[in-house]
Amino acid sequence: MGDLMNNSAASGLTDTSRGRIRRENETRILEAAERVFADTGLAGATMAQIAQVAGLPKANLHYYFGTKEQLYQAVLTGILELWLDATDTIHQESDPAEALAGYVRAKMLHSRQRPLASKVFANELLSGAPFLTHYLEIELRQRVEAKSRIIAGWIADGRMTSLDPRHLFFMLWGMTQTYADFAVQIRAVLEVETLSDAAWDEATSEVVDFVLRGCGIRTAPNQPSGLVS
Amino acid sequence: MGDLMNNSAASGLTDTSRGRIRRENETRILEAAERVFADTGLAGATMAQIAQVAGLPKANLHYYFGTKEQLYQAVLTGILELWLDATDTIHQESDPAEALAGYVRAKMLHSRQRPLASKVFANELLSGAPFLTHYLEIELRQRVEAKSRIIAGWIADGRMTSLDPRHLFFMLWGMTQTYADFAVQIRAVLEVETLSDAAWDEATSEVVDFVLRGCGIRTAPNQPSGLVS
DNA sequence: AAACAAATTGACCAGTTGGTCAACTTGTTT
DNA sequence: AAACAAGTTGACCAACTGGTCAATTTGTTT
Repeated sequence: MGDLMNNSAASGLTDTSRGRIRRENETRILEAAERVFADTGLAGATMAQIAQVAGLPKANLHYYFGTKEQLYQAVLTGILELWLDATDTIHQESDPAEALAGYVRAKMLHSRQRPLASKVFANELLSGAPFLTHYLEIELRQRVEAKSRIIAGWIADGRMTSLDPRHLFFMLWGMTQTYADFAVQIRAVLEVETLSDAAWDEATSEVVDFVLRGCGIRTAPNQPSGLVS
Repeated sequence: MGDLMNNSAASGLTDTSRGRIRRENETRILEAAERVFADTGLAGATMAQIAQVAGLPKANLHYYFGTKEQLYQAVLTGILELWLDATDTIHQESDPAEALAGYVRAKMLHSRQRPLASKVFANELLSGAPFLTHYLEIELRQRVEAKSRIIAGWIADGRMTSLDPRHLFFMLWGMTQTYADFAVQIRAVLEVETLSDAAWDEATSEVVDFVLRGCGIRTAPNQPSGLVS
């Protein structure tokens, strides 16, 4: 219980602590950078501001990440890994209703838990995605193509309405990311300071239901959207 | 034909030319500013860049608009007028299908014709909307509330599926603005340099159909989405 | 504890930023 | 054409920008 998770006690050198400082500072800086980039984008962010949020001297950021662009690149890369996982609820064998509902729920959970990541991504797209050309034109495109074929299969089998799967993805992204990127707008309309857990569940099921109807799928499988404190 | 639109010929002073230079330069600067703000937001934009796009010396911008913030404010105000008009297809008396389809078409037309306006707005929301508090909390909120009551009426009358109208608006905004704000992403997935007229019509009817199904409305009224050159 | 690597940071720099201003040109009015 | 207002703009400035660096401290290895 009381021991401080210091493993390999007798071995002499603590393998855990190798580069510990570096790892801690890097994540600390990355978090601060994500917050600042989320609000103002690459061009608008300043190293001084990131340093202040991170609680470190500015020179320290340059020591770990070189230039502002490299720090930005690092933040973006972390986000892309997160992003590419989301489509993995959509498989050939799965039930369309469950697969699509699962996808929407995963996307809404991202908007809820990693809104800053979503905002950084949005800022990058708004400025023409100069750092994401490869991601957009290769990785994302292929992923969408693959998943679109699966959905096209479902349509051919008469399991959902006929539609262009690519546009379905555009709409899903728009609907779900709006809850992160444009949260101010949503909070203003709903007249709340922050979205409560209940409000997030409400929003999620509104989107899930709307999407399933939009896809011409009859019944939604019931599934609470997680995150119980 | 050949005359240079100089009306009130005999009257001596040309009423048309009063402040003509000012008006021309202001719109010229506003257009340049919109483009630059769209890509990088307020913080990322520089007056020098705007001046270059406008093809005017920097000091000239300050002569007409004072500070960068005031220029930004002016750009935003112009956009808000555009924005607030869109909901006007939704009336008590109108057919839900036509009203909602019309709303979506209007929004898609905005994304198509004024993508820069949409991007400026998106950037402002991403940075926390410091210049839009009044708009969001008063004007937009009331407008949404009013229109939501109408939609709630349609639901009560059994003319469409039961849903929260406010979330419907969030989804509609997300779906339609994605085609302007994240156009790079869409172009990358569709593998096109620019969206053709046909592609825009395709996208529009995909969204319209999806929305009507999502709202539980049976048939869509057929209406070509305009813009024939 | 000696030797070395890793990390810290104040001070500094050249380039850029938003903004000013005074001298000047152009347009308008009478 | 005289008088005045409106518009133009190069030169300038203080504040800030991303980035560097050398001196120093801290951590690690033997």
